[in-house]
Amino acid sequence: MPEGRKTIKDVARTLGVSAATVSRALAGHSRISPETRARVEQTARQMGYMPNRAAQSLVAGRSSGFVGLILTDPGYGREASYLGEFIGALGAGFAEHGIDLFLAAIPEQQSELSVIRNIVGTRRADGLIIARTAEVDPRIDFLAAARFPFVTHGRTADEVPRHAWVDSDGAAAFAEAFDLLYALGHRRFGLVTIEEPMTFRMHRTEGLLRAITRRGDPEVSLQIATSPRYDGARRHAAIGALLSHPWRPTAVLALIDGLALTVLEEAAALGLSVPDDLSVIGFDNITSAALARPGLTTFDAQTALSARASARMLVAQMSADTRPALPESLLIRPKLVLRASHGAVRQTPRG
Amino acid sequence: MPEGRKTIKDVARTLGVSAATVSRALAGHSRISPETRARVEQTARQMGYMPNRAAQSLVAGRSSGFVGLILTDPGYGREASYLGEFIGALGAGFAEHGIDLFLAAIPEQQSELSVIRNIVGTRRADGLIIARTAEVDPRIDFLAAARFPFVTHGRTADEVPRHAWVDSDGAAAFAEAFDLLYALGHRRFGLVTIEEPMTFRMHRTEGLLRAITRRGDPEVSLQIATSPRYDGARRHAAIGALLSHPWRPTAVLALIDGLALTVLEEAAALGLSVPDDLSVIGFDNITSAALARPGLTTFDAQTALSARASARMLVAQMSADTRPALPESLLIRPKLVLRASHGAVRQTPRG
DNA sequence: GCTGTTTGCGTAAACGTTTGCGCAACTGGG
DNA sequence: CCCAGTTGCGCAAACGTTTACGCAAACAGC
Repeated sequence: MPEGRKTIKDVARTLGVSAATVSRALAGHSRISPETRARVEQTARQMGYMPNRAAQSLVAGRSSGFVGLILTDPGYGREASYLGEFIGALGAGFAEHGIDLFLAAIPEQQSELSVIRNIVGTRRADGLIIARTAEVDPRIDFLAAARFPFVTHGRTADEVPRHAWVDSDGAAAFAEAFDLLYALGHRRFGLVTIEEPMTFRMHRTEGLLRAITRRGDPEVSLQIATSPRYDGARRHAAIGALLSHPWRPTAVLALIDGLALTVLEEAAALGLSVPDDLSVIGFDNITSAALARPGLTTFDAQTALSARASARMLVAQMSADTRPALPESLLIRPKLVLRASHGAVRQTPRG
Repeated sequence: MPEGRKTIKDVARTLGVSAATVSRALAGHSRISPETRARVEQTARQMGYMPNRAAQSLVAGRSSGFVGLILTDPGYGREASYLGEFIGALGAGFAEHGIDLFLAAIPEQQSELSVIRNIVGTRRADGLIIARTAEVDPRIDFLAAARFPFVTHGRTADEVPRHAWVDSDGAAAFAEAFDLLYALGHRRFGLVTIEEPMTFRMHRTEGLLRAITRRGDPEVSLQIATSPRYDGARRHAAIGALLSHPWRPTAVLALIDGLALTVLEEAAALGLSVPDDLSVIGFDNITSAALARPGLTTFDAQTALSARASARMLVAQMSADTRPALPESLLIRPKLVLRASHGAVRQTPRG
């Protein structure tokens, strides 16, 4: 086995120069003659020299070349259709800067905070992306106190942000959906929401309520059905109850596409035609949304876009010598994806 | 800003011992008195000392503490419900050994092979997981030649394996599905498959055909419908054609759950009752499979299990001083998940 | 009370890279 | 011809660990 790992000294020896010269030539530093630089570059390439990352990190004192992704949810798998896209886009965003993204797995017996503390302590990462923040989040307190670069994906409940974050504007999306349906003549609305107190639930619900209030039309009414996220039977029951109510809505907003798809199924089971008898709008634009019949009108949260923004913001933080007074933040407007599950309210839907 | 990064020397100075002693004490090495060891451990913990990973890697000459995951598909996002689970379980598996998992993003202009070459060259990773292998795969050739530790998730077309792999036994699963349906009286079968030439298509189709052949019943017939993976309209058309055929099958196997769900929808549209008129079995056990009506009978590929196995195998390879003659491999039997979309064939289904 | 072994720890080298400093060789102005 | 400035490069230190080697003290055998 040749074990042919080339070091900078090998290159230097081959060329008859010092290691320092090779280093400077490859780094594009000044005070190196163009000829020497060219010779070094060619020889290095031809010898297959690649700098040892660990040595670079060590001398740099920082810059491991890695960025960590902290995933809160231990049950990654289930709702992960978004996760793959998010991770992929994040990785691509960092790759442009020569940075690798690693996943910080949280071992069984360890708290997330201790893992973060460890990453910061061992300098395993130069920065962190925190996915899915809680409304009040000790991880954020720790990282902010340690002055460690990080960006969260999701907001906290803080009024004035103490850290950089990216989030999707669920409130604006649900307001837009309401306005669209209102313009189509709908007055009786349903909202299918989840039981779990996630921050996106708060924002989307709030956005819908604000839009209703803003309209100020006393004709508008709203019924809310709350469904668990992962229990098929109870989900069907909750939605079925909403749709078989005598004053059933003519338009239903679902907090996430999974719920919207169940609305479609229940509607079919009850003999309601979508969109003639019922309009349905979801959120997330999951794969099945396009495949459903009728195609589900929904919002694209632009996961890839927000992932790239997170990457960009984190890189900016890491390379900045000084921290800006006000942390950067970005609210991304979800994009309405018009398909076939919404339409004008049927004339005189009385009875 | 305190910049309070503690090094091993800080601990040594505080204790009045040498750095070597601290290192040995923390490493659990021999030739250290129990009292000294205890004092070192306590002081280190209390000072918040954590070893610098880069320095450790450098002196070790190997062992960056990272393992890379190579994802072939640039369009991660779409079929990624499995991806999240896979990545999560991989990360957890490696975390047990103190190893971090990073995602090797493939930048636009770069080939996957060059990325791998770079990772091996810069010693950024101690090992690699290759997800989704092609039938003939240059990456595998390179890594095998470089004697770099790696495990693939999926097989190649090689008869005798030249590398370690983990895969799910799609052939056995589809044979099991056939036998189950045959026992329930089904004789006219349908297979909904994909257009793309993936290796799992080959294995599952082959398993079904072998099971049919093995049975040797001339009554058994099979119709195949081929559908694109991501085109809703064409997918519905292909499946609709299969189900409205005069000799339509009484039982349909779908290569993946997404297709199976479309079969359920088309069946409903055609007025066919599942499972009374039609049995449907899928593969993957995606989230929607449990939420569908009726619940979809399918196979759980046990992604988490195989991910953990991959991690275990890679760790074994990395820590082994010598490479075993025959690389390890593991074929995981998918687990049948019985729900409500299959049943006995209706008596005298003629007409 | 010699010699040989074990125990406990310190010294220093090494891992591969970057970079401040110094020095020789030019260059050019006077 | 002298001096100041510039250019091109080498020397050596430094980053934070681990570990081979050495050495003193304690211990054992006779």
